[in-house]
Amino acid sequence: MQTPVHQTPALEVVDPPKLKVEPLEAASSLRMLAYEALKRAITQMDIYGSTTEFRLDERQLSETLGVSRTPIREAMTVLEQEGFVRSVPRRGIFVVRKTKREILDLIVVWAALEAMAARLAATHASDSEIAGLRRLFHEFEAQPLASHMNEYSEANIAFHQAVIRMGGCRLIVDMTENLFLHMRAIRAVSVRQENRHEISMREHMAIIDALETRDPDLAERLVREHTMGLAAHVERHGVFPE
Amino acid sequence: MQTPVHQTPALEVVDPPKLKVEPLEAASSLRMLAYEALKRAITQMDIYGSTTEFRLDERQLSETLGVSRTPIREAMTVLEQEGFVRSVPRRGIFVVRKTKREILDLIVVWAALEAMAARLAATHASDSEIAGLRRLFHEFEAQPLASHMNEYSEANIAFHQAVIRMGGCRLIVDMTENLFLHMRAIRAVSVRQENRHEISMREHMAIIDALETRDPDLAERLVREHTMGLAAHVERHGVFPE
DNA sequence: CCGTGAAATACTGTATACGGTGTTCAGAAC
DNA sequence: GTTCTGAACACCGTATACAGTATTTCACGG
Repeated sequence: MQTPVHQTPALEVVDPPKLKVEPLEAASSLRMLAYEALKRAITQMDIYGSTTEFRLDERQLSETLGVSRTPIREAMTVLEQEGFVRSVPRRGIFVVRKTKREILDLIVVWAALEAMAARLAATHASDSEIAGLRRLFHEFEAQPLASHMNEYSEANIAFHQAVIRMGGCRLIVDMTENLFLHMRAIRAVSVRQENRHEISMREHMAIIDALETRDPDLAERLVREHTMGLAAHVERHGVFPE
Repeated sequence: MQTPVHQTPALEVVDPPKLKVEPLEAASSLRMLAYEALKRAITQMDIYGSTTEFRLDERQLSETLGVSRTPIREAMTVLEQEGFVRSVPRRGIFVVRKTKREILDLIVVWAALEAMAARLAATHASDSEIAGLRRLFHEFEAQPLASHMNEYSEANIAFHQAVIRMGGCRLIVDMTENLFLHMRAIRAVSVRQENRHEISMREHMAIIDALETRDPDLAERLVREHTMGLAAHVERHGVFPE
């Protein structure tokens, strides 16, 4: 702005000075801070470990976090919208424990969205992205078995999120983010079956193959069947309260 | 409660007096009232008709609705979560105008979820439900042409919502509800193509046929291609700001 | 006449106070 | 001993007040 205009010829395209200003607007409001803190706390706690209901007290939380009830309430509103807590008029705010039916619904939606993402990825993703997915897969194989034994392990979720990102549909990425957060919460009660992990890895490999051969129909079908297989597994063996 | 317990033999099952109390708890809180009022107002207004930005003033709204800012703010928080408004720190709250990219994403998610619902419906829906869908379809045909000319008409949306409900997945029903609300908003700028309506109706018929023959793969594919066809249509002919 | 700077205004985010209702505990009666 | 009723307490929803910051406008200088 200090530079006079006439010193810059109109037709000469110059690179801007690259000031590299920080975004700096991260985590501005207390409401956002409270939201993140509460979400972290909720997703980390083992909800399905016990049967006692977890009640959240606004006043207590406001004292613990050092803010007033207002940001807490606004954060709670968002968390309720996202399905993590449920506010009962005069009883308090409870951390929701999904029923078996609701968990199956979550998995079905997950299957639908990821199947579509896989279809899109098969046609739109770059070769390097698909190569990256294969690399990611091999990193999992190298990890100790215990860390990716079940469907809700970080490694497994990372694979699926990578597929979803490759679809290039931002809305699908955003929508599945909270879905996986719910999935993580129920990993504690997930049932392990000896050969399931092995089958899962083979199916992942097949999905990568389908993406590499640019076969949208096959990629979609494999992803859908893979995830719906998990739904069937939970349906049969999953043990959930209620 | 007035009746002594010993007058009712334990093994005798008697019909309760049927007091038929009203639910009465509907829309209790001002926050819910404000939410519904604002959502109605936003979805009804023609956002894409003009290019001027719609700003919502908390104070003005609180005076108009006769409540304080608090319920307004809480309602706004939910509406922002649902993607209807966007709150810019010091500028105000604006009604969001989706970009072409975002609208395409909405349609893709719609396609993914309804395709899955159709798959589920093909195996789980009852014969009478499918028959009801066909009846619904014929009611549309009987209506004047103008009322169901484009993809965002009430009649068309009702058809798709019926298919989604038949899937039996509650989460899909809930998630697509807001999706269609966004769809309604952009019907004003939807492009009409002479033969498109005719093609659309034929495709609807084919979907019903697939459900009747209990063919999940076909039903899913037809629904997906039908909706993705709309996406391609919008991609080519849609005119949206930005 | 245009640009810059400062001040005022206005709006948002946060805190706090208050009212109403639900819940729970205690006491009394059966 | 059990159950019902009433009162007290506690918590949620709403209103309102306050502070901080951004934006806009006006004035002054170049």
